[in-house]
Amino acid sequence: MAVEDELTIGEAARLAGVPASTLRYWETAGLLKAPRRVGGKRRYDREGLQQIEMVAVAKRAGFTLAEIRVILSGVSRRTPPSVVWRRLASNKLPEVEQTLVEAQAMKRILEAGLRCECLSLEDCLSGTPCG
Amino acid sequence: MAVEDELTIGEAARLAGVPASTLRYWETAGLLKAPRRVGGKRRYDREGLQQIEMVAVAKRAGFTLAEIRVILSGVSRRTPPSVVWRRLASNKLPEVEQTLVEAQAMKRILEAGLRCECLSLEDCLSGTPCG
DNA sequence: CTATCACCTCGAGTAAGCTTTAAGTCAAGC
DNA sequence: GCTTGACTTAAAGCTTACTCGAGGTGATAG
Repeated sequence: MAVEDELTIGEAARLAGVPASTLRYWETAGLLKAPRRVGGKRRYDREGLQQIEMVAVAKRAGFTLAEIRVILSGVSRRTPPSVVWRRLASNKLPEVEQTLVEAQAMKRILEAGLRCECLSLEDCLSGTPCG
Repeated sequence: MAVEDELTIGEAARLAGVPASTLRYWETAGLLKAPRRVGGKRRYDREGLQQIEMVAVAKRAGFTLAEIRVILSGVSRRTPPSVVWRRLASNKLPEVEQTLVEAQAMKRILEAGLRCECLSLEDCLSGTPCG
């Protein structure tokens, strides 16, 4: 049984697809518990890697670090993380949908701009050929 | 004929839907020409309002202020703004589409999270009921 | 012994786009 | 003549999530 299924920060970082400096930052920001040290150096075990993965998933979901901190800290132990997650997710969803709508609007404007034949932006604004 | 179809910064700001401080900022950032002053105060005429509207449209399209500055300044007079716009728009479109894809991915993750029945995030990560 | 490499800490710097603050001016109303 | 409100300036501050640099440690290779 491998006593050393613990990874250095560099290895954990490669696994997570982020720089080691980002893992240190997440730790100082209170998103990761300080892992065991060997000679002053961080060693990440299964649990440590899982924490990293949780942060990564939450980031992919669009949560800010502040929100992730709330999810992980569990708010007073009465509410399990999954419940906190769900509560925050239902708040976050409209935000993400808003982003989606804005990006779609941007896309339409850009595509209209590509089709536009105006010689000046003033023409565009006065709504002549394109609008 | 109203000699005073010129607006104060506050009026122009309300029209544009941004704070007056933002209009001042856009001006110092080189996005708006300094308008006529009356007793030291800015007065925006039709052209000034049009400039503001151009910046607003470009922002809605997702351009950064630096890009908008390039579009409006026309780069050496050989290329009209509309051509500059078109060139930048074709660069910007993939970025916006990327944003769209990311937001859609976030949406999927959040919706999966709302349907999730796991009691802990650890369960989620180990891919048990939801995944 | 020395070089190399990955790691350590701490403080400062970065990006973008404003917002805020302090101190002052201007025009109108009473 | 005084107050009020909108305006002026320049400079500093804010936010988020890192990133960088300096100066130092620990383990390993030659």
